[in-house]
Amino acid sequence: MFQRQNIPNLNLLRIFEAAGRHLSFKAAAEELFVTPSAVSQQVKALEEQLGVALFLRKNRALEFTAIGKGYWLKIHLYIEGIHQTTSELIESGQKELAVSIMPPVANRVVLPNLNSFHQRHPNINLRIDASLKNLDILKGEADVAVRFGEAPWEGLAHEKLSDVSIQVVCPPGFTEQFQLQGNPDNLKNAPLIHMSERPEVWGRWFKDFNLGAPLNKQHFFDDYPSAIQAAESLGAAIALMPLESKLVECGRLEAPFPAVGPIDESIYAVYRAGNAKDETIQIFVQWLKEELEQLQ
Amino acid sequence: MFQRQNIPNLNLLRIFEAAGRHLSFKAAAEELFVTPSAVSQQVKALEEQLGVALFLRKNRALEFTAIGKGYWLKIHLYIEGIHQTTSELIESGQKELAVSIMPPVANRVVLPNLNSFHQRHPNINLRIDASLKNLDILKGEADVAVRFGEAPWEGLAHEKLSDVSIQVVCPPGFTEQFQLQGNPDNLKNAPLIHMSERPEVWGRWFKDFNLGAPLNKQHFFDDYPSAIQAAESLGAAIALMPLESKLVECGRLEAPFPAVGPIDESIYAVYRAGNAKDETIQIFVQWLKEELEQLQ
DNA sequence: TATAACAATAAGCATAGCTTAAACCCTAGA
DNA sequence: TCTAGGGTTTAAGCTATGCTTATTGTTATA
Repeated sequence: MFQRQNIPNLNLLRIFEAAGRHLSFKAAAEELFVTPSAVSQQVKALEEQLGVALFLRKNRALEFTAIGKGYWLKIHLYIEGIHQTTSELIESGQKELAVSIMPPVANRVVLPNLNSFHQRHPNINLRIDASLKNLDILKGEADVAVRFGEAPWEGLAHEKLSDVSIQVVCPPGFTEQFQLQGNPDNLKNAPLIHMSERPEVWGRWFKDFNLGAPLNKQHFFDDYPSAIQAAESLGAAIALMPLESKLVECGRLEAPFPAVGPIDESIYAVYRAGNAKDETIQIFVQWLKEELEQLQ
Repeated sequence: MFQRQNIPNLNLLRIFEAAGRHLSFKAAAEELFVTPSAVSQQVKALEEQLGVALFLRKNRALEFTAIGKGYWLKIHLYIEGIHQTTSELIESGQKELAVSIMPPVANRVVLPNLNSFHQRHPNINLRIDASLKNLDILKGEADVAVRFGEAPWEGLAHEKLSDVSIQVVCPPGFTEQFQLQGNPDNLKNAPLIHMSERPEVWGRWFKDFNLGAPLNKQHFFDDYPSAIQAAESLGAAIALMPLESKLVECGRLEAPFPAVGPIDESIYAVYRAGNAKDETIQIFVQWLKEELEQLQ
């Protein structure tokens, strides 16, 4: 990798630029909120670093040397560019928000609507982690996390985004094929989709309805999103509602029975308690909440 | 005049640029000849000044945030520009030489040949003062002066550029009109041009030739260049040779009598004794000397 | 001739920016 | 699973950069 040489102290250049713009050490000093003496010394230091005289000190007026003028013209452009760029950065109020979102919410709520969020809040740059990694909010690995569970969380502030119900979903046509409507018992004959992560869900559901053990073919998936996707073709699965309501509405899934719930666990946004009043976080959390409410 | 705001400490930007280029604090530290710790602290300070995270510190690798990448791309351009510009300035070895040249030499020797000097020495920028102001070399008001007089000068090094003779010059046709050839005495009848600056010259000349006082019309000019110019049409003047030899050669002046000299005063280059080995000064002085020799 | 404006210089102080040393954190390799 | 090692962070403290104040010098302007 190449190394830079010949870069003078950039703060000296900043002073040189101001001095050249005003053609006055005094005026430059005022702009920079220092004394003329400081400007004089720093310009002199720059001239020594470069080995070249940049200004002619006339009694009342400051003049460029030929070399000084040529150098200034270019340096001015670059300093101006830095100024511009930095002003834009600061004035645009660009914020970066690192969010950790559990996959079902990311897939159904956040990712499909990211575009409209960016349009409404162009100054907020989201960095989304939609994995199951449990990023440590307290350590700053993320600013906000969307979690499924029960409040409260140790050391974190939380806001409930949505209650959750569970509901059986199955591929289109299953309801009729297995005569499910009004007969939860018939689920025993249908192929069921299990999640390795949450092996207990079917068991709980069957127990809730006082049904016997399922008989038919069983499928196993590691994670919830895969399970739901499989429910579009392979068999019945347990869905978290309202997350999948769109899929039911548009007919890619059928829901033969009413939803059960709300269950004990809900969808929460959590963040460091100290960030509770952070405007950027509140904007994002409220937006999430609205998006979830639209699914109900 | 507008004031800049929002300019971060530019030395921090320099460190940020290096860190972003290497995507490693350690590598940046090596380039900048500081410790990784310093880089870490300075980047953190920049992020605080901007109120924005620029990097994601992953365990082994450094990554940009979205904002950091955008900001870096621009800042990089500007820093690169400053680097380039400064390298060019330093490597081109641009020198500036302030020279004070007495008007006759400036007009006859330096100014007509400046172009060829710049072509031969593109890295030397001459700043020429061709007035009669007696710039103070010791104070640094000029680096080199071309002076007419007798060596030595207090506290200054000197180098003789040319001996000087004096010679009567007159408008074309005067020689014949006033029968001057071989008859200096006839000058009494010709109009003479005097210099207020050096009123003694004609007197000295007449005395040298044991002539009586001049009779004819007398013209007075303040400075030598004006007197010589007037000698092209108004009357006879005393010229310093070889400065005006070109004008005689090309027929704009006539020289009815042989030159007298060399006189006690010569043309010297003087400069601070400490600068005696300054290459730039030597180049310029030798060039001057050669140009003057070509006139002989 | 006095005055005011601007720059240079000297001396000394405050702190930005660095170093050192140690801790931390993660990954790669045993 | 443990260990070694590479890279970053943090704390503490030192040094020299970059400043201030005060004074001097110079030259327009009144």
